Amino acid sequence: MKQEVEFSDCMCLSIRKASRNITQAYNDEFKGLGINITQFSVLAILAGTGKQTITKVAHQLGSERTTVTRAIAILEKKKLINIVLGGDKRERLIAISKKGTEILEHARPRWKSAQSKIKHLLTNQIDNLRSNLSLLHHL
Amino acid sequence: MKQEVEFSDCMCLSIRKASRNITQAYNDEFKGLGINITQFSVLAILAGTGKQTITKVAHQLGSERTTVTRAIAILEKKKLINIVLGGDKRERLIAISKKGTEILEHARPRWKSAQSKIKHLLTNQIDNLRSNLSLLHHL
DNA sequence: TAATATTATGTGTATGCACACATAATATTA
DNA sequence: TAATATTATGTGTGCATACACATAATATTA
Repeated sequence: MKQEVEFSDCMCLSIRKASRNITQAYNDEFKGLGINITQFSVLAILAGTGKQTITKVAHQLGSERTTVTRAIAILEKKKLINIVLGGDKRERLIAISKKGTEILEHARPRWKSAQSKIKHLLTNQIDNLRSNLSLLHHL
Repeated sequence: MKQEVEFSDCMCLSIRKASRNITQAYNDEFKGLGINITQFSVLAILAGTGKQTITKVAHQLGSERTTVTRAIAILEKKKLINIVLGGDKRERLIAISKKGTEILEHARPRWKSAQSKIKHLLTNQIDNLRSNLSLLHHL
């Protein structure tokens, strides 16, 4: 009699689903702004650090470099960043543009709102944990 | 003096990064098998439930329907599923194939291994929580 | 300095994901 | 039954992600 493995609690599926849902929650907040959470995060980093290479932006985001390369291309098409060559001819230095800065400022409170909602949800989860822990007095 | 908003703890970036990392951990386990965690999850559902429509598979996965449609196309190309038409001519009924079943069986222990590793990590996180809670005696 | 290694970047390919549209089949209703 | 609504599906588009390759520029080393 074969022991069936149980997939219904696959951690990978769970986190990927959560990731999709949370991403959508943030992007819903950004509706009408012209950027999404991915673009927002790049702009926010550039605003905080000044011009940087793609590789360094990728490191700060914890993202794959080539993913950031493609995100940069989108931001460039939208005129939200400027790209200049540095002394090192291999590098392309990325900086947030005037337009990018304006959109970023409009986006900040939206981000804050999405962030608060998610954190509130997590607080509820902590409450659930506390609630569950309280059940342990039966043991 | 403007109040700066803090992005470094963006919940969306955090979970997306975690999602990428965990997905890679599972896919690393699947290396050489010829399928990834996405394909595995579809096969596992089909094996558990028998032939089903794409829409129902999508519901069970909590995934967008058209995402599953494209995943099905990949599985079909790999000959891991069979597709038949039902009485309802709109439907396409998807079933795991012989080859799909074989690969799935090889994949099960790999999935179990990845799952255990992640759960172990989470256990460590619980331990950290307990450890942090113990610090509260200072209050 | 010449040879070699490293670094920064881009591109091709495959896949994942969301959303807007489109279509055919079936079900419901007037 | 004819008109309308719903259902199941596919496709186009844009973007996210990973990885293999390729290239040019710079740094290191023999």
